[in-house]
Amino acid sequence: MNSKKTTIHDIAEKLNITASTVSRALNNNPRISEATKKAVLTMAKDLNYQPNNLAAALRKGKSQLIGIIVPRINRSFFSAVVRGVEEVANQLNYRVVVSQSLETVENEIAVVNTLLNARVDGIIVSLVGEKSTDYEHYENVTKKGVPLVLFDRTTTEIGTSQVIIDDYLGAYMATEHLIKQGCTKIAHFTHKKRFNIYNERYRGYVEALKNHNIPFNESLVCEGNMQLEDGRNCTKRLLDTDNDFDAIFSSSDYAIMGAMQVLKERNVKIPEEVALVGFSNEPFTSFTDPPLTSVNQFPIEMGQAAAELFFEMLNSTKKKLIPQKTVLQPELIVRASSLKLEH
Amino acid sequence: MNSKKTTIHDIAEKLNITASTVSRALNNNPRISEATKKAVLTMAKDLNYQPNNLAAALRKGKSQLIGIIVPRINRSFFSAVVRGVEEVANQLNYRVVVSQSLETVENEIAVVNTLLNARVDGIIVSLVGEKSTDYEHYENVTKKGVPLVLFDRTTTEIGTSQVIIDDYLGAYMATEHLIKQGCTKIAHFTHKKRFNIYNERYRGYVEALKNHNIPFNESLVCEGNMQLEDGRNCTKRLLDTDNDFDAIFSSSDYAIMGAMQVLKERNVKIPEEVALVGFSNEPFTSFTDPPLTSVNQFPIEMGQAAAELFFEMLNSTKKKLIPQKTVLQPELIVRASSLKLEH
DNA sequence: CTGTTAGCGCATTCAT
DNA sequence: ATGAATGCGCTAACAG
Repeated sequence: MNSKKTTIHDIAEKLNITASTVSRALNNNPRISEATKKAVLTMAKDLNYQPNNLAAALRKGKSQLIGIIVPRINRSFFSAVVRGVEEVANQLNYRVVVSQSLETVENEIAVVNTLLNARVDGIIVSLVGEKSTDYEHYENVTKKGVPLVLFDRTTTEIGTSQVIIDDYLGAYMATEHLIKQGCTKIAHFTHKKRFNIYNERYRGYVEALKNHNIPFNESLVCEGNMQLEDGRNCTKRLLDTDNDFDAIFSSSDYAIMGAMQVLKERNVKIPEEVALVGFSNEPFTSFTDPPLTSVNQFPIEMGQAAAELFFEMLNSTKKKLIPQKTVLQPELIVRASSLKLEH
Repeated sequence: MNSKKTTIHDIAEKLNITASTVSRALNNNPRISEATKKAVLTMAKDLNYQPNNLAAALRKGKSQLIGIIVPRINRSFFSAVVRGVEEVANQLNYRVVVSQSLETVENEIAVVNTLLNARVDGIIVSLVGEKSTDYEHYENVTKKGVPLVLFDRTTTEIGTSQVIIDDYLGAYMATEHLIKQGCTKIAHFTHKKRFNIYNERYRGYVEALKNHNIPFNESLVCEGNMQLEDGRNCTKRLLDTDNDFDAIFSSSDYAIMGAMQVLKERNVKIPEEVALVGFSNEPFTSFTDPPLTSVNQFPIEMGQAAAELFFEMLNSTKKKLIPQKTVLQPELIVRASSLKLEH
């Protein structure tokens, strides 16, 4: 019926008060009498009043919106991080808008711009690029004083707060676990792009070997894009070049899934002949046969931590806050794919 | 440095023209000379101008934003639909904001309100409730003239456009496939909430049995929430009540995954003793052992179709457009979990 | 092709 | 405890 949008002025008119009073009442300003507050609220409901956040945001210069950018939202890890951010944000009456960079820097640049145009109050992002030149658009963000928080795929080249898990430790635990299962020829799948997280996992792998006096064999390391197909290719290469190996620690669950497929196709027994460990604890890892051992990155907690860092930055008075770094502890989830010994 | 935000007025001042001209130039208005356009563009870049969409949206009364609401974003099906919507929307210079209802009507109501407050130009949603009273908040949406499009979990109780796959057909194909594999005692897992899609799948299952002269056995139908655990419980019940069954068609991939787990635990051979078919073609279905047969719902196409319906509504002059309905054809993806016969 | 004017809906300073 | 006045940044009549 009343298709005309009702504004605070309409409410004011009906009540013979001014729009300012209505505005204050709706915002629960303590200087407004309970009586008028109640009157305003009922009238607002009667007129089917819908607040216009755009107007408020324009006026206040803040939108109560946090933009979050992830490579892709259909990764369980990333959608769980989003949930973590939302939990904290919603509590504080902030909303979250999610964007995908779809693994390209170009998309990321476009998305950052969209968020900036939308006047989000801050941006939380897992980076898509690994080179210095891939970060230039974030200078624009920090320069504008928009709080920026990085998570998971981070860099120190942007001087801002970040939250990560201890990837080194996760990889170390994973590798050590394989060693304790009796594996001595452990292959490693890593990303060909040198993201910090993959470097750290690589480092953890190498260190664990070293600390257990197991020789590092470069030909057992395979680089790829960490997709299923990369895992397949790496595994085939290992098998076809008759490199001797009795385990694979992959920095990605998808790649280790590819390994499992190829090993099964070639009738290699898992874990007896080759034990497998992945990284991220994607839900499907518990659906495979045998179920896959993996490293839990605590994505919800990571999202919460990122949100908390964001609000710290937001509420900090000083322009230049010292960048904080939250480091979460990973957890090795042991499943049958790596269990050669019964306990 | 120049922390002060630059506006079109700043650009205008520097160039000794007016803000309107700048606005027109930035919007590529044909009535502006190429010379001034170029001048404005360079000056904008020089001053690091960032357009304020909030202001434009407030002024124009439209935000170039589409809100999409899904039960949960970490379902591959839903995130793929989002991608489909984005593809069409971005083409037309619209952005998409994603919200999760997390399976509760209360959340959905809150989220709808948030989107309305944010003045999205339309809402695309997969419903979370199945009762009439669960839809009341959408009257608010349609009444305000905000285009609304439903997908997947839809209802005819809200008079608006929708896009679905032919769930009846998908279920029919799945069931018929099992019959052709020689199965005659086919169990069915369905949702205890009577969403239209589950009703249709149930109908397809029953019709396929009937058309092949296979008696319908009510005790082989099990209701639940369509999660993994529900599939486990249903399967245990079937086994423990020694109902004779040689196949399960589940309206959910997660539930059929639960079935697979229990059957394996009890050493029931898949597909020889019990053949399995799921619904949705979630990526993990190809990771299981044996891989799961499932029904492809073409989520990207569904998202695209939903976006197209939205833009039709948006561009329609008449207030009351006749609700459209797009029905996509499903596809049965046959994998080893249901293949008793070699071809 | 460009300028003038006005206002989208709201929050806020300064009054009273 | 409330009102009056102003402007956030932008676009869109209307005018010329």
